[in-house]
Amino acid sequence: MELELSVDRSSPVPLYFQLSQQLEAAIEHGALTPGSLLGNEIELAARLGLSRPTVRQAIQSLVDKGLLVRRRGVGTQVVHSQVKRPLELSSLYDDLESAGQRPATKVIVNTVVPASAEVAAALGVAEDSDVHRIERLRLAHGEPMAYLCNFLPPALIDLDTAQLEATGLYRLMRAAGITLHSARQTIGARGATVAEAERLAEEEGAPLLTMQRVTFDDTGRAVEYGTHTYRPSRYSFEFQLLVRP
Amino acid sequence: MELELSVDRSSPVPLYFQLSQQLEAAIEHGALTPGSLLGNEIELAARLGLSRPTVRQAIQSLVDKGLLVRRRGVGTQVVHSQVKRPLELSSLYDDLESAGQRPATKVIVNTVVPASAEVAAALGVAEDSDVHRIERLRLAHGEPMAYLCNFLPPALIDLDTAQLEATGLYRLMRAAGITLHSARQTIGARGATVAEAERLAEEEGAPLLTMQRVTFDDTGRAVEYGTHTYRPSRYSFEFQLLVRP
DNA sequence: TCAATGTAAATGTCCGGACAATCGAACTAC
DNA sequence: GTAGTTCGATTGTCCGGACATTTACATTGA
Repeated sequence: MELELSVDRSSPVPLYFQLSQQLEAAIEHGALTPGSLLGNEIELAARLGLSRPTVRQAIQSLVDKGLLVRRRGVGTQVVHSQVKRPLELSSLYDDLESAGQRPATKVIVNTVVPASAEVAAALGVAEDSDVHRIERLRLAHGEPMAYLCNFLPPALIDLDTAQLEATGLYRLMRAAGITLHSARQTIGARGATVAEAERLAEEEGAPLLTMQRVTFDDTGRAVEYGTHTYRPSRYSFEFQLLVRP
Repeated sequence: MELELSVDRSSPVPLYFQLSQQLEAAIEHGALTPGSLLGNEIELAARLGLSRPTVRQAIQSLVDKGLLVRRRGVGTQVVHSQVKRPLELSSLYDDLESAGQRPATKVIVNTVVPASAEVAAALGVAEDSDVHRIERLRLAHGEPMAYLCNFLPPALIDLDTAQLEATGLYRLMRAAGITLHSARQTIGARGATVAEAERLAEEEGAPLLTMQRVTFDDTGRAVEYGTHTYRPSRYSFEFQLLVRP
């Protein structure tokens, strides 16, 4: 079961990255079976004409992804699958699209308003200063699935209603050159108010899943504050966690 | 603003780890202010009498934690705070305890039952084979907060009722030498059934927050399957996410 | 038979160096 | 004045080697 590995030194893609991609692909389609040893690093480096640090860097990136486990004195093993995709800062739009649901978005509100105390605190701007306010209804298969209310600091990005209906907010922000770094989320539940019930085609008091999120870019600026409500019959949060060693 | 850094070569603690801990501490109590440059790696290595790879390893671990950001051609900056603790595979017990809530646990059921189809699929064992079943009521300030129903494969750990009431399940598993690796979680919401309402002192149909989780050790074995229900007025999921670059 | 010891194998840590790629700012040319 | 260019600074990638630490397994001893 000799694994076919090779690197292209003329490629601009880093060698360790080439190797980690090939290993990940081999794990993905079963060429490397769960539980099997990867072979020692020194011999692997020699076989590929690479140095050991480079091979280690490739392996380490897969360990960080949870695909491999290192055991000193034993070797590096392929994790017994189950790991699919660790939790990432995901957009509902992308999630639905990759699930093949062909999401639709209806922009209800797209305007500029003075920041309330709550919004000002979340975004770190002065109270009553101007912020963007967006309200969107997200549908899948023609059925309402979530109501998304977002606030953005001014002068960050141009928010075109047509673009908002064609794609997700995160994709627009990334396209505008904003480097998303981290987010603080709170997931809870509560009964629907009359207004919420009407927007989501539920009964008053029906259980709703709620999520609040503040997203920061890599300079630490808050770039988005969102309050979302989901119909629990149509959506739940699913994710994989890795234990940090 | 010369930062005081030093390493102890006689210590068994790895040098890169000593350095990363000192840097983290400096960030924590403000000796390194957000947005400030860390100083270039080469000079830092020279000042500490370390090699550049060692310094890079220390910095990288903090980048992975979201505390630092590297910019090629610019330098390494301290992230403008906001990052407190990224999401980890946490136990409700530990969460409550670190929040100073002095959690209490009442074990309702602690027995061995044949695995249902659902439990067997989650744990990867044969249907009708023996599995542990635990049901616990978790209270804070004397008020019910969550109802926890867990299943564990047999012969994995001895489940003493007294221990279960004194600490959390994860802590017991770690103490038993089980290396937790990853978990697959689903968070949703639904209306309380009559039985759930009674257990949690809520009304029938009241919104409940639900979480299902399968936890795996580093060999890929499923070591726990849990179905939890939370009172949304008493508990919500709060966590910080990092964008994987 | 069982426990202690020794040995080989593998990853963990660390070094010192080299060159490439990128960013920002100063500088130059128009 | 503005746009393009050069240049210094800094991180990114990669090398080859050295020794330490841990683990599993075989060997030895009681």
